[in-house]
Formats: sequence, C-alpha cells, structure tokens
Amino acid sequence: MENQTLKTFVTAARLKCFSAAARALNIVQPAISRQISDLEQELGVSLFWGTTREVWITTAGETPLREAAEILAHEERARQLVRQTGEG
Amino acid sequence: MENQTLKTFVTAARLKCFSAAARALNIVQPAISRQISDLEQELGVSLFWGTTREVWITTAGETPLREAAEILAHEERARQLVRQTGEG
DNA sequence: AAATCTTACGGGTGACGTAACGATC
DNA sequence: GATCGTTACGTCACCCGTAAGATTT
Repeated sequence: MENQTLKTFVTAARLKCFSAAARALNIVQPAISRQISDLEQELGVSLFWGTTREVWITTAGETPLREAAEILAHEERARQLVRQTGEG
Repeated sequence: MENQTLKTFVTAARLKCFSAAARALNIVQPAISRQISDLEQELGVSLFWGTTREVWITTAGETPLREAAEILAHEERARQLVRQTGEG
C-alpha cells in the first residue's frame, strides 16, 4: 500500500473515471488499472464497479476511501511540518 | 521523503547506532547511511552527529524526529483501519 | 464506431547488497 | 586492531509507457 496508490485511489474515486485520473496525475491509464488492481488484491475487496463509461466506488470501498484521503491529508500536513522545522 | 526513510530515521535515532538500526530493520548499514544522507539533504540540516561508536540526534533534528515518529504512528493506525474496513 | 478498462511486453530508473576505504576508541 | 560509518560499484526488482485486446454505449 504505497502513498502513490492511495493518491490514485482517491483521485479515481473523485473523478469516477480512470482516464481522467490518469490525466490528472500525469500518468497513463494502465498505471491506474494496475495500482487499483493491486490495492484491491491487497485489501481483498473490489473497490470499483461500473461500465467503460463511468466507475463508482463499491460499498466496501467507501470506508477505505475516506481513510485513504485522511492518510494523505495528514501526511501532507506532517511532512510540511518536518520540512519547516528542518529548514528553520 | 519516503516512509522507509522516516522509519530508518526514527530507528537510528532511538538506537543511537546505524549498525543496530540496520540489524533491526533487516537491511545493511550502507542503506542506512544513504537514507539518512538523502533525508539530510532534503531537509537541508544535519540530523546526526557523534563518533563511530555512537551517534546522536542534532538539535535541528529533534523536531523532525518527533514529526516523523508521529507520521509513522498515524499511518500505522490508519492503514490498519483501511485493511480492517476492507476485509470486514 | 468511439471511448474506456485490461493485459502483455520492453525499457529505464532506483535501491539494495557486496566490497573497499577511512576514522575512532 | 576492531568496530562503525562512508563511498563506489554491480545487479536486480519495480514501475511506467507503449501496444494490442475486450467491452460497453
């Protein structure tokens, strides 16, 4: 469970589209598919469902999504703190 | 600033010894040296000082150390939550 | 038929481990 | 002189990007 994977997860969920997430993250769609697939296997649940037009978070994916977003937000703040105290 | 680097940082600081940290993390001393060196360059401060027998955190490193420990602790809890909600 | 997700394949970057060196008690 | 930290080097794994395939509207 890498940070990049969580970022991909959150972005894809918000945009409801792997292609759009790929564009937003400046990577390519297959990378999104792989990261999501890896995360699903790691968690043992399916995170997305839908068609080739649009995807949605599964019920089982909703809580992991919130937690992932929280991890990223907290990390962002904490890492900025580390940098500030380091530089100061 | 990777998670592994923060883990190395905290472990080395607690054990006051790079070799001991390497053994604790099941990696090798040069890896510790590199990660610490990279982190120091990234933060722009020296994190350790001392002799070949023992090392200590610098004053500038104390706050980054606390923040790093907090990041790891929070992440550990949050990731466990992700896994639990995923598996449940 | 066009767009999207998935799978397979090739290439490049990064990190580890080994080895050699320098320094300290 | 023995242990520890640093630097240099070779190797391997990981991840991305490209290409081809499957599916849905």
